[in-house]
Amino acid sequence: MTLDERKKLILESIIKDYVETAEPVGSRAMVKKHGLKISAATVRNEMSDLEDMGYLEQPHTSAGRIPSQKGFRYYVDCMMEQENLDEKETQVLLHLLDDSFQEVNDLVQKIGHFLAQITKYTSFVIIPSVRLSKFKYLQLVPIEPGKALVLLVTDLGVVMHRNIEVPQSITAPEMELIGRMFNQVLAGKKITEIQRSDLQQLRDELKQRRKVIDRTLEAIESLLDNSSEERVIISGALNIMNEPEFKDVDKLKKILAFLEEETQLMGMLPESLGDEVDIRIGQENQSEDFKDLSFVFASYQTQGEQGKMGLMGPVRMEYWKAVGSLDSVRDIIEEIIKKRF
Amino acid sequence: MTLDERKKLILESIIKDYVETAEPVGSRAMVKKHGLKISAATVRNEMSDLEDMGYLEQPHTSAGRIPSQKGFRYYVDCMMEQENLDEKETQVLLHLLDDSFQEVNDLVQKIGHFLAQITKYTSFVIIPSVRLSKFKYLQLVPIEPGKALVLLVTDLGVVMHRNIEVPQSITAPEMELIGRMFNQVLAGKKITEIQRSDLQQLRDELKQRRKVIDRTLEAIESLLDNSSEERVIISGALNIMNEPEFKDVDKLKKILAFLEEETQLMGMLPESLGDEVDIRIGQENQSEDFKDLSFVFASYQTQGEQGKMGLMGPVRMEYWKAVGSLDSVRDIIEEIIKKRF
DNA sequence: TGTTAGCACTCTCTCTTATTGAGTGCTAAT
DNA sequence: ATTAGCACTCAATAAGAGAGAGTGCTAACA
Repeated sequence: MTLDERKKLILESIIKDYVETAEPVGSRAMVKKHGLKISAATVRNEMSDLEDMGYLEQPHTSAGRIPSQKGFRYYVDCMMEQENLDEKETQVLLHLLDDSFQEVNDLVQKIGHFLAQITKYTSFVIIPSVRLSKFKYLQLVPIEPGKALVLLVTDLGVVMHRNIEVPQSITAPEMELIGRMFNQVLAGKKITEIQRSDLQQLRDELKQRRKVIDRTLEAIESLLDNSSEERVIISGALNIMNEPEFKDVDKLKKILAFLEEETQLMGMLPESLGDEVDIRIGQENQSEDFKDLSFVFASYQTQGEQGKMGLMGPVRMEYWKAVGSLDSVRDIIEEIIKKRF
Repeated sequence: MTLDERKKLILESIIKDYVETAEPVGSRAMVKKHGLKISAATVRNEMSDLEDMGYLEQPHTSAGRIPSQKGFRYYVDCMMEQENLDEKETQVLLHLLDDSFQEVNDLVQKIGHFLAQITKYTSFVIIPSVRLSKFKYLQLVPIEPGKALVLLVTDLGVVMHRNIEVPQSITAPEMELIGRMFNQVLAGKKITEIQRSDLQQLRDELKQRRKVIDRTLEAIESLLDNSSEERVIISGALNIMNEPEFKDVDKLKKILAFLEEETQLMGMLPESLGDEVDIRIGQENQSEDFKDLSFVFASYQTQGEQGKMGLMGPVRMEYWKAVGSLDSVRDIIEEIIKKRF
């Protein structure tokens, strides 16, 4: 279904106005505001057509029109021109990321913050699971007699550690040796790929230090368990409070509670994303609770694995800005990761 | 100023009712509900007296009475019996903490969560600054040629790390040596106590490896800077949304924004706390923004240093429960820390 | 045949005006 | 000192009366 130029123009005007003001748009006001060359009556006729086609709706008989979710969908699919970060915004982001950051997590945190700030929506950035990154380095660090620290570093600079107990008798050089063995067997493997057989091999080679090995293996497993779920970092959750459609505390509570439960958010992520952004408008989200929220998802690549990020806002969202920001940020983030790791 | 028994009884009844319902309490309703042996008219007279004394106030002429902030203060100071955790709650907490946790931070996180859940208020727990804990162990871990990790462990099990760049030429044994030197000089010192002279001594002893030393020192400093501010962990921020006095989105926004700014919260903590809890009712907080919030603060001791925790709720707060919970939790937390570290 | 002006009609929003009911304060009786 | 009785107050709710923005329809127009 395609619309003629004038209908498109009118739909676009209504969307822009409504996104800005959150109020139904009337024919007269619209003609005035946009300085259109046609009369209000004509606009009314066109509006009526658009309503019949399902792209507009009326809150009540004598109100102006607002875009329906189908209207937004049409706009997004067929008419929208995305609005990337401008020069200044890009500078701000680059400057923000210029400071030394230690690992991917810091980077992601900052990006999330930036996205929320620039769009005024709620942002979330998902850090790819460490399971998918590569094992880089392991060391056993003796802390005090009977205690040691398992230190695990991945290729993206993520450092994980965990305390273990070891026999009092074991010496520092022995521990070092054990660490070295681990490194030989595991170096460069994807963390998901570490197999029982590898671990078994280790056990065999280091029979005489079984206890330390076992503890270390347990520690590694526990580290992976703890961080195997992808972590999501949410920023700007309070931004939704500025949207007039969420002046109601109960609605708000539902949304904020949803954001607090990371698992819920993870659950509604798109399985996999290409280069395209994925836009979910209102009811296109399964859940009843999100029927007046929209989401825009995008992905970024790190060392071959996929991270995700997104923005959440009202249905009355500046999709062009959201999509453009995500797109620009994706480019920047990928470049930086390539350069740094 | 002391009140006679009957006035106390009436004040208490009003407080209990008002805390429960958030509605002004009328004389008749009160007599009925509590099965008092005196008539509504008598209660009215007493109420009138209490109002003259400033312990009660009337939202408007023909409404019931609500306790004034002074009334709450009197109750808290002179009449309140704190309500500690009961058997079951204690069990829940102990069970929660039974699982292995790696360091103080995990412990604190869980405690915060528990406090928020049990009281239905917003909790915050402050982790004592690492500056105050003791240096336990440092190691330089070679990660790959030209890169190393500075690993710093404190006596409370907090592990901090940071990447540094090192000359390609340096060997693992050399690094180990450097680490050992650091340990000798710094071992057991409080982190605040590490003096320039100590660091200078190190520089002298290890002249030939100046670059590594310098980088390591920078890393240590940066670690300390990053974690020298006491960290605060906030739980149950959304609980305030259940209080009828915060049905207004703008009020809510102010409070949530306040909670997001950790520094602001830190700024209003009491300087030092004895064993007593510190209660701040409404306007007793300096800021205008908190005039309808109450805070209850308490401290806990870790290895000689003081951590703090607290609860935030409406002025209409169950102070007895808040104080009791904090008191009980303090005992439990201190015992566990003593046992573990 | 598409566009426009004119006009009656609709519906929300806001501002007033009752009405109700919980609660008080005062007075007089116990 | 306590209590019953009663007039009075005031918020909260409901009901009614414009006002205003916007529509849909009809008839005139290019």
